[in-house]
Amino acid sequence: MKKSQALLKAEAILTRYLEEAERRLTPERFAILDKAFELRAHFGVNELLEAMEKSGYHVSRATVYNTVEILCACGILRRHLLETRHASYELARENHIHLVCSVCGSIEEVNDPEIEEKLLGIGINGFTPGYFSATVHGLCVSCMERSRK
Amino acid sequence: MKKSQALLKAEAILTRYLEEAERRLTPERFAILDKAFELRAHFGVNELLEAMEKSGYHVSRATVYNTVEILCACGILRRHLLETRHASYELARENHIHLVCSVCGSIEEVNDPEIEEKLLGIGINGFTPGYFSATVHGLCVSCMERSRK
DNA sequence: CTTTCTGCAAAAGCTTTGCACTCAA
DNA sequence: TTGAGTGCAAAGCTTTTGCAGAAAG
Repeated sequence: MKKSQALLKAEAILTRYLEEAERRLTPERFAILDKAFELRAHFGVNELLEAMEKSGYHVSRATVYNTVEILCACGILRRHLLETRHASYELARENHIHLVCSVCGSIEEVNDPEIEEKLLGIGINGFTPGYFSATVHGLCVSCMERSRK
Repeated sequence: MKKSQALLKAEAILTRYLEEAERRLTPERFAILDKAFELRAHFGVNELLEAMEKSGYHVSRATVYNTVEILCACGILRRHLLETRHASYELARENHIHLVCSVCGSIEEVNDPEIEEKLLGIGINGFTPGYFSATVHGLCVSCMERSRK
């Protein structure tokens, strides 16, 4: 599979980040980055690990946690806490709002440039915004209809 | 300690919710509600449990989880996932935005009526908004200064 | 009385940690 | 050569679950 422009760019970012921080460029770190680009939206550490395993590249759970942390630190991934039990990650391509149904737990994504801009403009008390994670809790259509009965 | 107006109102809401859902009005549920009002902002299940214990009212962990769920369902509490390891709860008095420092993990709260209004107005695909949980990740002043060195 | 709720303890899951070995620099 | 990184397994925490006994309705 040919590498996308975006992936090549991310690899460059990771390389520079590691070099500047004087940390090592291990094959595992790049393999995990590649796999994250395949999975694309909303994956957990477990899914990432399973996907690696499935494609025949074995890495330890600890390494995945370690790497995912690094990928967040250099802005390639973003961590969202949408569910109680585990963190989920996604590529930092765009900012969007998550709509989570309180009943069935389904997750939708919505874009709203205006809200996005305002959230990232927040600078109270000298705080420097990086990215946001906005979740609106409520009822999805099907659960709303079901509750009407 | 005299009960505040807000607490009395919350007790009424809980009472009505339980009656309508045909669930039981147990002393534990009201004791936990009272304690949640004492703690006020950002507490976890563990803190709630410890606070109960400290004031001599023993309840099991399972009951706290159960009750906190109910309090969220009837809109008295809101659950926020701000940290990896545990959920935190707060009274649903107002909507605000959390500013979380990616380095030290400190949490600030900010109010912005405009963003709030927009988030609660989201109605894509028939989704019915209840409340939002918006977190801006970035650097707090002290961590920003420290990183400049 | 019946059925839900509580308490207790065990189980389940995600995340972190410690240590020996490996390997990037 | 050497210290950071990996793998593995155990430990740590929060959350969930199962079941017997308590108690609300």
